[in-house]
Amino acid sequence: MREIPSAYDPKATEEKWYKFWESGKYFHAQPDPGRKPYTIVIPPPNVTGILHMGHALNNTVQDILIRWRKMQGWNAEWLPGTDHAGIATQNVVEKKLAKEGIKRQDLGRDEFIRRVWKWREEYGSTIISQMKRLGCSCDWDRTRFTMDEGLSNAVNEVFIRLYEKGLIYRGNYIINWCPRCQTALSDEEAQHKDLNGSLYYIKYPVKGRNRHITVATTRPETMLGDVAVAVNPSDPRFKDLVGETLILPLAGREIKVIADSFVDMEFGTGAVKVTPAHDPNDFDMGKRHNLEPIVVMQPDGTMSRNTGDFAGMDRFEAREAILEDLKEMKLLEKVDAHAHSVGHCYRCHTVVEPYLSEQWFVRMKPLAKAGIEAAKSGRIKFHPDRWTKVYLDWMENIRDWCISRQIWWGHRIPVYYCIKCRKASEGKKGIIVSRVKPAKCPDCGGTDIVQDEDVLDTWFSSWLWPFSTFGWPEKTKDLSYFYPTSTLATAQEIIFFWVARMIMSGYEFMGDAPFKDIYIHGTVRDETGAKMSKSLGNSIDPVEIIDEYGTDALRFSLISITAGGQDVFLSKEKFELGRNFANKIWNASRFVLMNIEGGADQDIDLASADLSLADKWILSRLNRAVDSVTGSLEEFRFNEAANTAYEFFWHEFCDWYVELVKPEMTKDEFKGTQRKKIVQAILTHCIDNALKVLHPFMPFVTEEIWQNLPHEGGSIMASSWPKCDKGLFDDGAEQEMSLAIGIISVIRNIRAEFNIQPQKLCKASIAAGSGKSRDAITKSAEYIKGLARLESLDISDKLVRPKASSVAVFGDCEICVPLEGLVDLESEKRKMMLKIGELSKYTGSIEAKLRNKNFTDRAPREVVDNEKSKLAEANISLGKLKENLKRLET
RNA sequence: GGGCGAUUGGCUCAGUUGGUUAGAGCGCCACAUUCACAUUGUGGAGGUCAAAGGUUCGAAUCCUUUAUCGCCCACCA
Repeated sequence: MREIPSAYDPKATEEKWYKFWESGKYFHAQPDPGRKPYTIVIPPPNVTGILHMGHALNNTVQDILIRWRKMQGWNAEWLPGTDHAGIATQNVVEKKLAKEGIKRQDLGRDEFIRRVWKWREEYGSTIISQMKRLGCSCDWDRTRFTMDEGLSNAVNEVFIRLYEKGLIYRGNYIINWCPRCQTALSDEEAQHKDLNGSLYYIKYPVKGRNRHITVATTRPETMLGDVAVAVNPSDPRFKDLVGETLILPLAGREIKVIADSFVDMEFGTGAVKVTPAHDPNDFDMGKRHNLEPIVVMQPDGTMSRNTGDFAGMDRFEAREAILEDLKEMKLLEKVDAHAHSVGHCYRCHTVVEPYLSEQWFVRMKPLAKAGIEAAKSGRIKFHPDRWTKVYLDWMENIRDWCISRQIWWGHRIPVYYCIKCRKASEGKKGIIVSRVKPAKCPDCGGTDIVQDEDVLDTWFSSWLWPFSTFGWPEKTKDLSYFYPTSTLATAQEIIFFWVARMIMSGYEFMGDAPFKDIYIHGTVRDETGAKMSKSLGNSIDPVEIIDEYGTDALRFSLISITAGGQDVFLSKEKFELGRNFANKIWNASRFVLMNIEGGADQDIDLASADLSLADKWILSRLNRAVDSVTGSLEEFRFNEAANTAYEFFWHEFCDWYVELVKPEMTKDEFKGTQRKKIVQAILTHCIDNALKVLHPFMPFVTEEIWQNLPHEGGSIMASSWPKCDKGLFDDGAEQEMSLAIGIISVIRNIRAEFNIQPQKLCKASIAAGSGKSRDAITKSAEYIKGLARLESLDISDKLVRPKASSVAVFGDCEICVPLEGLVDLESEKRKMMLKIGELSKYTGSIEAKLRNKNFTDRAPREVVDNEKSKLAEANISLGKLKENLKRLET
């Protein structure tokens, strides 16, 4: 027999099997009308990404689903790919260029984009190779990139269709502007953080009168762009001032006091400075009162030319300078501490500026309708369900989506402008929305045509992912077969960014939801609860864990501690759980392999074979485990599934069955017997089924062992998922084994208590309280002798108690272990009394329950009957205990 | 300001529609290394399930309130 190492070595197996699967095309799926598809599209990681624990969890979940469904016979397709991640990638490449002292403007747009593509070629597959180390069974033949030609066509197509439908428009609005990235952001991309800021009270003198109005603001630097001061029309404090002229300090401009019911009289002073170019509410107010916005900031966050002495200063520098000046002029009344929430760029965490600029938007309300209906009707289902509400709240209050970005890396907006027409008129004229650059203007025939400089939000390509990746807008076979996909697995953070938008685009362009089930898993956090991220430096690198503990350990640990979409709190030690389990699987399998003599006898039919109690028991437990794991997976209860498999394998199969059959496997007297063949068949059957059930969680170790077992087919991943055979459920065997296990534990307990060395055999006698128990004990006598290390076991109806012995009661059985010279009468009594106390408390509580007429009348009969039988059982034990105590006393 | 989640043995967490004497992993204590596995085995200690009310025959589980922590959403300057 080949030597098998006594510890599982992940390094020796992982690469080997991954290559085997990949080259064997095990991950690939083709449309097959005869089979049902099970499709998952991956949440495409950023092409700049490196694998973090969030990815590890996310991809493990998907891989479990894919491998499981594939084994169940579905035509499983997991489509992978990466996202071009506009801002993030541009940032990375710009940083790299900066090291060479180059700015992107030095290169020009075309050259810069060429460099980004080059960067992508060099580094863009890092995350993909890391996902391979994770064991992901992605169909790499279908790998997509959001900037691929096909996907780019889809983006253009969608833009044009929505534009023609009137759902895309261009306009001047307040958007979130990141002065560092120098681009517009969508509302979702501005992350609000609560900051401890200040509320500044500034006096604005009233022209021609010896008084002033005090306004309160958190951003004094924007005052240079004020065009009015607004008060509530019903505010008596300011009634006489509405319509008056104020002198805007520092600027010296004259502005009016206006009345607008937006103003909250309770807040601040009740008077608000109106800065339409730098605040969304002020923008609306400005519109209502026909006030021209004044832009006082430049795209890089410095003050613009029209701010006098402050021109060129950074916005925060300008804030300080302005406050200094106001103080000097005695116009700064006071400063209050003020906690408020401030938007930050989700990519670079710079404070974003509400900023007036011309951008492209998607009108979302009409698109949201079908998606809302889908969640309400159950066409799409969130797991856990609580996310439905979060999703619906957002969808029902959806706002238009700012999709233009002032960067270079991305899908350029398919809009062209005829310079001549644009000059001639304002508005829509001269805008040509087209798949390709038009040769001439359809209106004036002019050839001076330029494309819009902006690119589209990255999410404008990812929201099409479930169908663009299968060839849309072409009507491909892939698309009609694999769409709609089955399950989406993702994190809570991108429900709005991505999930909701995919649902909307799915309905709009495919007429159906892109997936049925949405599994939202938790966020991976460190021990202190902080989200794991590279920038915080608190992340545990999955690749490091793989190197140290193995992929299977990483996967199993991660899954078993992820309950019901709760956040996962990680520390390195938690991976020991998976490592130890992988090793346990390895060694138990090693035992089986060493004892099946090259293969179980194929002629053994377990259904008709003469099975022992242990055999029946383990087959029953195995089938229950299979049933339970399958059920848990169907409900997306991954941790439950993993833990059930763990519990069965380790604490039933290894701890009991393997131990019970060891004599039959190793003793010469069983050599060549039918009995031995049966046990070999059962061991093989159990290992085979357990490996299959564990395979989605731990693909490598299960494949490695499975290949060494007698098997059909090329890979465990192409084998079929165990089917629960309910005919093998055996309540009788389970009860009998529980009794045997209980008795063994009791004897082991006594042995431990009296410090009897394992190698020393002892005697025991058991008095069975009933014929049923007696039969069970007789059947399991060899088990008890073996695992409780007994030289002899007497079974009787009545206990014959040798003088010096320890007696314990389990159920209706009395177990007596003679221990000459070791037993102390007093401590035996104490032990007995303690047990009697515990049991009496227990029986007392049941008796009280049964005495309660309300309970016996109202509770279901089975519950009452169950209580009665529990009481009867406990009373039998109690009786035996009391008898024994009495005996001790005489 | 609204919403969501969490609060269970020393630590980290399970606990499906209310019905077991509340479980696991780690840690701890004792014992064990010719035995597939010390990445192990055997035995053990340890919890009135955050608090207070309520519903119910019966509550860790459902309802209300409170406290603490965390997250998300929101245009009050």
